[in-house]
Amino acid sequence: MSDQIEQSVGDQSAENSVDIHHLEQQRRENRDAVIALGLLPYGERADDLLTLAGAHNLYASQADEQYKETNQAQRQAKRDNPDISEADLPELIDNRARVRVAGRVMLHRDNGKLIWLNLRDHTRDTFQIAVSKRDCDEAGFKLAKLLDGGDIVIAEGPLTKTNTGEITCWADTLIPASKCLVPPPEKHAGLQDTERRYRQRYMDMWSNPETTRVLLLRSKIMSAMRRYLERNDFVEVETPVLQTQAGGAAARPFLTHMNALSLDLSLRIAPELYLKRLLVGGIPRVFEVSRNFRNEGLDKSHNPEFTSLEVYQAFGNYETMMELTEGLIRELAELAASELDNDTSAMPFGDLKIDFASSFERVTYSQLFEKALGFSIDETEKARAECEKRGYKTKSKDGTPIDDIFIINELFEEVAEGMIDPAKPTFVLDYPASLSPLTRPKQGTENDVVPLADRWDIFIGGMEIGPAYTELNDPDIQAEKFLEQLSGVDAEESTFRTFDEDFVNALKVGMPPAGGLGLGMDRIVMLLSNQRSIRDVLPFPMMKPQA
RNA sequence: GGGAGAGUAGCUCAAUCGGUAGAGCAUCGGCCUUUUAAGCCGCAGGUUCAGAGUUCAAGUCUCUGCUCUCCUACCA
Repeated sequence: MSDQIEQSVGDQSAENSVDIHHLEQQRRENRDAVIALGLLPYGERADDLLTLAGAHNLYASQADEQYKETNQAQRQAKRDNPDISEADLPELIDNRARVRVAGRVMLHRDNGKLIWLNLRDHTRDTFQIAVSKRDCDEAGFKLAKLLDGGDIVIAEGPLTKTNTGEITCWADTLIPASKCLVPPPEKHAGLQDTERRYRQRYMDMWSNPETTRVLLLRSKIMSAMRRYLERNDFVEVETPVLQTQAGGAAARPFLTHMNALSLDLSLRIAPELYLKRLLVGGIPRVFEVSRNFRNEGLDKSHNPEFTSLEVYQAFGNYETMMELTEGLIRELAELAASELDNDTSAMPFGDLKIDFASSFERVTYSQLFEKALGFSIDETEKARAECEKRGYKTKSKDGTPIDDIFIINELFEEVAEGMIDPAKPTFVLDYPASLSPLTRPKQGTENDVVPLADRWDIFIGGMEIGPAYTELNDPDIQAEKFLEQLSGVDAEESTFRTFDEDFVNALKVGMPPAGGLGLGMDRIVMLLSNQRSIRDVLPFPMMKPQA
């Protein structure tokens, strides 16, 4: 048995060595040569490293000039009198900042006895290192000769300016930190192949520093969001991702199975119903940064797993949520603007300049509908006729007419949403109640043709960023709404609509009146980082596996 | 689901009417102590996504498959 294993391993490695590309083979040889110098090609712990930007900022021209002058004077003295004693030499004053930095080799210019490296890290696209035969230790200089693009090195030395004025670390030591065995992308164009950029993000990130900048901005946005909520006394909680019923939204879930309990489970499509249970339990202000999973299509603004922020505030309502949301988004925009050197009143997003500085627009669903269609949402016959005229679906697959409210909403989504100025963040208020089963019905509209609910949606840059409600906390109405959702849908649809009995029980125990909010954080990051695709704000977007 | 486009050297890209697959960068060898995409000299590098077909001849035309991109559809 063990013989067989050895045999197969042996075969495999022989096979591999044949398959290794000559560019990788060359890099392996360079790595072996580094080992032969007595250096560790994969490095070890290094403390007190400066970032490249931090090192760059330490340059002090006065100290550099003083060093250059005194060094020049010393040389001149030696030229004037080659036999001059050390004691008689003019004093050499070197107060230049010394830096110790690490980075990936982006450019490598070998001038013979002087080698120039351009390093990159997450703080600077380029930082120059000079490795001279005279001034660097011997192993470091030999290492510099053996470097390949993409290698990671640690350099240490004083900061100086070159003749052409570039701040440079004039290395006296250089040690390896990691070998790059894979040939890097073209040094200027960077990695252009979109497929490889997403599949091998680790390559894209250092080849195209913009990718890293967006991901770092995302992190800062998420962090600022938490600070804002914590400042407002919200507490962060974590609720189940594995759920027996995927509730809180209507979407097709991903299914999985738990062996220990022989249980079919769904990955959550929203955390809503669990967060409200916490309100029942007595935590008055909660939020969760929730990775949600929806088994549906992919496009520029949809990834099967995405990040939402959900917030619930006891004794609030949907207006409370509007104030909270406007404050939050503006604060995040201010952060992004300062990072990217933009103006919050004109944040670039594609061709748009979005104004996050002014008060957000507010318009009701019915106002917007009437403005766009020329008649009221109560005129359902006109709506049906309009829908037919435009060729929208008015009947379901089995031929039965679609409910009035879906006709209205079809027109709203197709026509009225387009009326919203994408450059102005806009709250659309008071949605039809039957579209919002978890929302408290709007007082006084119960008997209207289209009863409304205390719900708004916010639109920015042509995208729906998220809804908020005055939460429905009457258990009887909630139970009714669940049943309403389950009736009149076909078998396929009903598989992803649920009646959560325990949630109704929680409401029976008593949930305080509350405002609730859900925001698509990926989309907010898109808006604030000027990325038109959700894939560009996710480190690892969903990709079909390669054949 | 539907439509359009793309896939060529390690990378970025060319290749006219179907007629010897090229360049730049990177690599390799040589020279070079202030370069900025360093420079100069020289070498090498290809299953043109995969498979089938048409043809004297296919990167190019046809078909099938794979992957990606864009548009569209679906999506509380």
